Amino acid sequence: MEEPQVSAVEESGRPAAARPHTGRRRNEAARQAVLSATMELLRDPGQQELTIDKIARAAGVGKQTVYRWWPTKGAVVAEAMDRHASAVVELPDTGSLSGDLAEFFRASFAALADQGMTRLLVEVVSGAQRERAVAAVLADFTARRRSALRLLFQRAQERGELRPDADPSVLVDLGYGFLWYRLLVGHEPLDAAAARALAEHLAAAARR
Amino acid sequence: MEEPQVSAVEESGRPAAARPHTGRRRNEAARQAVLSATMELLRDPGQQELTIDKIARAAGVGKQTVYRWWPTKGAVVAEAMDRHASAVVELPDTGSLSGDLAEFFRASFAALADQGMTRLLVEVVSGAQRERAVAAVLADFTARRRSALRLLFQRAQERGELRPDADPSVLVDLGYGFLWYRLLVGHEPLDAAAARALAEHLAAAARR
DNA sequence: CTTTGTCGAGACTCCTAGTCTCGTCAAGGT
DNA sequence: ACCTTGACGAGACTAGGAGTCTCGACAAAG
Repeated sequence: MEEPQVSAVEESGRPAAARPHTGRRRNEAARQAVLSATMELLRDPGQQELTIDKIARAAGVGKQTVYRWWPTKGAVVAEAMDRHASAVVELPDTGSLSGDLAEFFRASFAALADQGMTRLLVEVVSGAQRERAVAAVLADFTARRRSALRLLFQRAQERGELRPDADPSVLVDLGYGFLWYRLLVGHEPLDAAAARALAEHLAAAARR
Repeated sequence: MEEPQVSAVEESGRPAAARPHTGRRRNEAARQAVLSATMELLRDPGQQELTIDKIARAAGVGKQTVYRWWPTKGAVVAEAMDRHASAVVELPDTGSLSGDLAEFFRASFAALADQGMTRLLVEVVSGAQRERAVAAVLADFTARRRSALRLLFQRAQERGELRPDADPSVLVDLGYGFLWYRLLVGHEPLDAAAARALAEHLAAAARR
């Protein structure tokens, strides 16, 4: 046994092992190739089923190399999502709550639309039901997204824009709930108009 | 080949075949047993993976009997969800929007809490990604739920309680979005307090 | 130049989805 | 009564994916 206990969330370096680590080092390029290939396969509408074999093949990597660093397929997908989402947060600051919300959701919807994020989300949510590790990544990921959005409400609160009994946690869940629900059910588009409507209704719910 | 094209949604009777149908008839008890066993296995936290074999075993039914009437596992789960959800809708009418909403979500949350509806929902959403038939059931199911909730907003609209630019479709998706998001992510409980908070914020978003 | 541990490749086991076949049984029709 | 049709439970069977194991090659350090 080596120490494949790579936290799927935080993997800055070797886990500070007792022994100084001898032997060949981990190939970082292979790691990146796996994560990129996973995203690519998820994006490709021609691919119906995501398998470890396909990921390894597409990444030009042996299957064992995948399993050496990730315990299950769910862990690979979870880390791919985590890496992908960490890239594009960017909080707006327009000076008004409804302006901030409109811009925040416009950007969020745009990022979601161009990729096949639905399949990724479903894969992770589904994996979280079975694997504790995937559930942890999902919890961490969503918590970071929520706290970003919550910041917009807190700023508005400090400006005195909110009703005193408005609850930022509820407002945040309303916003992301709307996003997830439309993404997963797919009955209505997540376009710029939807972002604007969402922002207005959310601002109305918060307004004093 | 027979005609196993049983619409998973609507299966009132035999499909009005050209031939008057000879031979032994479908065993309705077996059908009900399959759906009930599916719900039961989904509910049981001891069961981790739902398989057709387990369903058939638990229902006291041959595996082929399942496949004779449902094309895939997803179809079975989807129909189980559909049947289960059709049971408990019950629209409140308290005379005020916030009262109606509070009661609606209180009842909805309570129904969700007692069963393991999360696993069921995840299973269906996940199946909908792969199978058109499952997607159809999910779309139909969610559409019926939305139109029930939309009715509450429409009544309020007729009473003049809504802002003129409030959009019932957006409000409905905010409500169910909140529910789905908390159910799937599980970071906050879906209890009576949450129902009350949701109702108040939603009413505030709609109010003139 | 030896040790340690990663690499790609692929064979292997285990399990589940879905198919097929069997002997049996129920609902007609004649 | 008897025959045909098709559903029934049981279980063998195939196809394919998850995850494990082993191989020879190779890279990093002492």
